[in-house]
Amino acid sequence: MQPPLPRPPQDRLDAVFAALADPTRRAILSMLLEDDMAVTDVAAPFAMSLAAISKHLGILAQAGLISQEKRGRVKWCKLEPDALREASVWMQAFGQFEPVNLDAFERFLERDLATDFPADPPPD
Amino acid sequence: MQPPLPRPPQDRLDAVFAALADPTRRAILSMLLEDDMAVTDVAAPFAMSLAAISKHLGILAQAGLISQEKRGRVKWCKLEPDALREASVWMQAFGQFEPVNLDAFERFLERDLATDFPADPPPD
DNA sequence: TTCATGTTCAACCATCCGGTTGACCATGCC
DNA sequence: GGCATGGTCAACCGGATGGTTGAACATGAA
Repeated sequence: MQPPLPRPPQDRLDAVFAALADPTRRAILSMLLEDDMAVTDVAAPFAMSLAAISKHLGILAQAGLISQEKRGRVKWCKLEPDALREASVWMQAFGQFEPVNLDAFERFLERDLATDFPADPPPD
Repeated sequence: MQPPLPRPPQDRLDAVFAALADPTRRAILSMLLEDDMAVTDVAAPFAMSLAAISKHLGILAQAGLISQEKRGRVKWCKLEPDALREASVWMQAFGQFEPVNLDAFERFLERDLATDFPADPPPD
């Protein structure tokens, strides 16, 4: 299992927000807020299969929101606040856009938009 | 007319995060940061059909991230930062990171704009 | 070795999502 | 009225998502 390849920041934002869009995954994150947990223990309170929870954890890990470390036959899951911080900062900047740091904000947006802005609509 | 929120806040978070998970929609939000826009003008820079953009705007509106008001035959779209703030508050529960400070934002920018960022947090 | 535990894999299924196209409705202008 | 413009609707399509089940793999215990 190789670590996820570095992705452009807009893809990382995609992954983080998509991961957060599911209530089960948000619940898992809140559980991990208290302590690291094994996969089976994460799954316990949910009314779905272990395999399903395993998939959810994979998605959270892919988004960088958690890390997983296998010790013995138990795989431990740990909250990784950094990815959340990025997205949180993105949102805060949006939610309270003061004139303050608009320069920096625009540089950031430029980067975020870079790939999906054609910026050159085909002439008709 | 039924005012907003027939649905629990859980679903609202679902909608907000899901809406933010798409780069086109984040791009639209950033455009609306500068000024209110008509649907056609929103669609202009994108290499996709007007109908597709219209759908994206519908999703953003459903999530409460924008509002739409029809004046004449033009439908104006306006950023609604409140929904963002709500989700932002949710996220702050997770970082023990301090409440809203743009210092964090600047640090993020520095890291994000660096030419290449570390692939993954090194395992400990 | 054998067995139980922890976790993932593979195949499958139903539904959702993002996009297209073409028809359609609404409005403003000549 | 007639027509161009602004925008949505409906049907469709391919691919992603969220769940299931059963088999398989990995490790620790007896």
